[in-house]
Amino acid sequence: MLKDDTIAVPQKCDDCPIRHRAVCARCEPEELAQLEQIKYYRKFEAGQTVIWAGDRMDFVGSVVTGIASLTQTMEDGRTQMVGLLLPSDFVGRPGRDGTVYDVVATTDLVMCCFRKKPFENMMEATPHVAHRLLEMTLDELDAAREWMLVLGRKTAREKIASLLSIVARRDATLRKTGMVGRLVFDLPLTREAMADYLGLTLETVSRQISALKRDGVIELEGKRHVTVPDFARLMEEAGDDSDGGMLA
Amino acid sequence: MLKDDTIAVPQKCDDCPIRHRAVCARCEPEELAQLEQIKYYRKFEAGQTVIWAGDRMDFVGSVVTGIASLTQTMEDGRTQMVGLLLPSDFVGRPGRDGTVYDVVATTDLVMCCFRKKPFENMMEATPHVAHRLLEMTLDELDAAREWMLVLGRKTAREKIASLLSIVARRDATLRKTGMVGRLVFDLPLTREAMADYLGLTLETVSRQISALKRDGVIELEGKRHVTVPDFARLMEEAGDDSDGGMLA
DNA sequence: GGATATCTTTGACCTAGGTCAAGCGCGAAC
DNA sequence: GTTCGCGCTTGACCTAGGTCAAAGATATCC
Repeated sequence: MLKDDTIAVPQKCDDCPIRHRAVCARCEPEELAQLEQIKYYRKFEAGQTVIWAGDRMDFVGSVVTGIASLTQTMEDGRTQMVGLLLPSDFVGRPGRDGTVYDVVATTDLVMCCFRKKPFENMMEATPHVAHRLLEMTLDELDAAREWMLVLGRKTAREKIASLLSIVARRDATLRKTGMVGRLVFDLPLTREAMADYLGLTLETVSRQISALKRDGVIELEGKRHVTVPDFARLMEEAGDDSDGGMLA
Repeated sequence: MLKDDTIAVPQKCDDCPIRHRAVCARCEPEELAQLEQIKYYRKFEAGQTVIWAGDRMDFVGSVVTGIASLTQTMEDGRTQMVGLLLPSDFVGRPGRDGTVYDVVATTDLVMCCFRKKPFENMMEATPHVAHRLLEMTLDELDAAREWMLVLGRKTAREKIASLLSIVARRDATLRKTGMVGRLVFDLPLTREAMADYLGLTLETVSRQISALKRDGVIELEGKRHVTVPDFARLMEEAGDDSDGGMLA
C-alpha cells in the first residue's frame, strides 16, 4: 500500500490538466523537463488517508484530479476541516518535515508528487517555482481568512450557501462554463464532511440543505446532484452579496 | 494626516527590534543597505485605521512595535478579525494592488514601510526577501488554520483560553522570559476586539473571563493586566493540551 | 472636584443550533 | 430476492451563547 498507489502510466506535463494553475505554472520548458524527471503520480481511493498529522512527509505534490481535505482533530474527537484541496492545489510544506494536519482523499484522487529534497533543490535553483508557490500560498491565506469569517460569524444557512457557492464557482471554472444561467454540479462531500468544514453537525447541514431546497434556492436530484437556478440568489443567502471574493 | 504619521527620526536596521524575525531577517548586509534606502517609518495611534478594505495600497511593511488587526466586515455590520499582526508581522501583498481587509491599529503602532514598487523590484533581484516572505506566509497560513479550529469547534471558554495562551506565549517570546512559572502580561485587546477575534459577543467574552478568574485559571488586576499562575492549566482549558502548535 | 465618555460587568431572557433517537433510501453482498 | 450497511432525513428536546438592558469602573477633560 505504500508502493502500489504509484501509477504505472506516466503523463506528459504538456497534456497535464493543471499545467497552468499548479506550482509549475510559470516554468519554462527546460524547468518543466527538470520537474518531469523527478515527478511521480500517486493515486488514492475515496476515504484513504494520504498522510496522518504528525507523520514525517518526504514528498510534496499537487492535486491533479479529485479532492482532498486537510483536517485537524482535537483529543476528544472534535474535528475541523481547515482546507479543501482541489485540482492544482499544493500539498506539503518545503522546509518542514511533517504535516500538522491529516490529509484525506475525499474523492478518488490523483496526485503529482515530488520527493521533498529534489523539489527543495529545484526551488533554490529556479525562481519560478518559488515565486509561484508564494503566489499560491498567499491565495490560500486569503481563502483561509475568508473562511474564518464564515466560521466565526455566519449562520448555519449562510454557511451552507457559502459552501455551495464555492463549489459551484470552482466547478464552473474547471469546466469553463461561466457563472450564467442554471448551474449544475455534484457535491463532492458527504454531509458529514460538509459539517466538518462548516463547524456544524451533520444534522444541521441536512436540515439547512432541506430548507434551501424547500425555499427554491437549490434543487436536488438524489443527495449529491445540485442545481442552482439563480446564482445571485445563492450569493445573497450566503451573506456576501455583490460578488465577494472567496476561495481560489 | 497622510504625511504627518511619518516619523522624523529614522532608525538603523542593525538596532531594529525585529531585525531577525521580519521579512529582512535573511538579508545580507548589502541587501539590508538597499532596504534601508527605501524604507520609511509610519506611526499610528490606537484605533486609527491603517488602510480600509478595498483601498489602493501603495506600500507594504512590517509591524515594528504595537499591534494591528486585519478585519472583515459584512454588509450588515457583523465583523470578524482574521489576523492579529504582532511585531515583525508583514502587511500587504506583493503583486496585488489593494487589500481585502481593514487594517486597524489596535494599540499605538509603528510600522516600517516600503513603497510597493521598489520592494517588488527588490524581491525580483534578491532571493532572500522572497524566500523569507514565503516562509512567513506559510507560518501565517498555519496560524490561520489553527484559528479555524478555534472558530469552528471550540466552546466560548476554550476560545478565551486559546487567545490568552497565544498572547501569553507571544509576550514571553518577545521579552525572552520562558514559559515557566507565573506568566504576567497585559491584554492588548478590548473585550470587543477579543469578541471580534473569537467570533463571540463582548458579553460572552466578559462572562468567560470572569469565569476563568473565578476558577483560578487566571488572575486579573484591573481589566487588562493578567497573571497566569499555571500555564499548563490554561492550555488544558484551551482544549489543546500537550503543547499544541498555535500562532507564530 | 464634577461631568462625560469609554470600557466592562452582570442579570434576565430567548433562540439557533446541538444532542439523542428513530427511521428512510439505496447500493452491495449473498 | 433479502439483508446488511451506510449516508441521509426528520422529529423532540435541550443548552450554550446571543440579545437586551442596566449599572459599575476608570479615565479624561474642564
